Amino acid sequence: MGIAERKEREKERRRQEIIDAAEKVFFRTGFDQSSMDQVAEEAELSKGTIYLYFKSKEDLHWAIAARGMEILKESIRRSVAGIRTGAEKLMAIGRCFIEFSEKHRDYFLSLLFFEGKNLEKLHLSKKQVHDAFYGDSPIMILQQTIEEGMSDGSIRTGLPAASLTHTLWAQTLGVLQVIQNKKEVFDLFGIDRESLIRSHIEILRKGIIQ
Amino acid sequence: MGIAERKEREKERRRQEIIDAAEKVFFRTGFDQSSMDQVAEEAELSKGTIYLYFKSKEDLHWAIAARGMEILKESIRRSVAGIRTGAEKLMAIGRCFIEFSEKHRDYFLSLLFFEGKNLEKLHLSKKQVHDAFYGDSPIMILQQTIEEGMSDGSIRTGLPAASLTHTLWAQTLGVLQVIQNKKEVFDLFGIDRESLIRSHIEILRKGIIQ
DNA sequence: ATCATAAAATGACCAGCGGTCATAAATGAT
DNA sequence: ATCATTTATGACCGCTGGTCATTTTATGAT
Repeated sequence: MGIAERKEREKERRRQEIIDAAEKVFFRTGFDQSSMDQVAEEAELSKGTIYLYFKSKEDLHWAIAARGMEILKESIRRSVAGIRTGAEKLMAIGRCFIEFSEKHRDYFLSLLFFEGKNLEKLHLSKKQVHDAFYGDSPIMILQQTIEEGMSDGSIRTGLPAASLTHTLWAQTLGVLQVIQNKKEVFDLFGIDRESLIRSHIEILRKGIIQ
Repeated sequence: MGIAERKEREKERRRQEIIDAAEKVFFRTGFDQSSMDQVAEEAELSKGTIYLYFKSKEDLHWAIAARGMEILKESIRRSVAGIRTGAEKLMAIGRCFIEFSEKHRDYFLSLLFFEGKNLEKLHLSKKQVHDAFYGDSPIMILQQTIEEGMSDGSIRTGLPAASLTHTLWAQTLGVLQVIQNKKEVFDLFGIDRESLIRSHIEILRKGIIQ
């Protein structure tokens, strides 16, 4: 019976169409300033229908962020392919992340949005949490890379790989977040995007690569 | 004429009373879940009056965060007093910041809240921006400390002091933000608060202290 | 083709929110 | 006592995220 399968596909397609519409609206107006009515209109569906596919506005936003994660992950995968040492891969991942924050600003902002939210207060399913953190997520690739670097002697040992991984991730996101949100006062301090990134990279190079 | 001064004092006191009330409400319920009506009730004033003293809910929240900044600043001031080298002062500031995030969680969360907001979209006065970033703010103390460490040879040179300052600040906030928001998945990775902080400190020690 | 059942979609509706403003009360100068 | 100015009020507004009784559409058995 192919009907069940077709219906399943159509359901998934509709889901994607709603995400498409939400992306247009959220990216155009900003998440906070966008309304579910706008999303419904863009999707040419009623608001009630949107809520058949997503249980809240935040849930829909998460779906967009998940797309961003996927893009970032693929980008990282490509960037480390063919590189030898863990340390070099690490640097490639860093550059990748930074590039992502420029080339896919809208998705990056979606990721940042959830970075500032307490996981416990987000009502996520097991699957959502798993996909974002555990499965082959960007952060797991980073951890594998770090373990690789510790094995091949290119990355300092002595700190647990998992701790180092999440610390690096957090530091990098912190820097990118400041670049995103505090641009306005950069002139006051005579700093800019590039100098912050260079400082960050230099600290990490000396701090964890041996 | 002492009446104008008395009125000025009373106005300022009322302002502080409103912030007191808002703190109680926001800290109890969380900023997003709190309403201006609740604040008004707690302050035993009408909502309209609140809006005579603060131009928006966010403006009121900022006033709370500013108190947090003040506490952090004083704490930093005390912690660096009597310490010799820039590098040692730097470490003291780091510990201070981390302690602040524990001992004054509510204020710390207020700071984090604005860390995730784009400055340009916040409608802040010149004074608010100046006080938060320029005056003798925590970040300026950090910069002075770094310059001191560069002079006395305890901190690596080669990177502009201002860039290094803001990078350090951003990295540290990033780590504390992850600790705050991602606790829920720490078990999944076998990490915890302390191991992340240790990694962070170790990276910085090797990365910038010489 | 007809019809009963189930699945999908609708949009009027709701409570709560941040924010406003015409009005009223309190205060101080005359 | 009178009046002008400052301070305070709370009813009111528009908009939002979210719900749900109702309708429309698709399906499979007859």
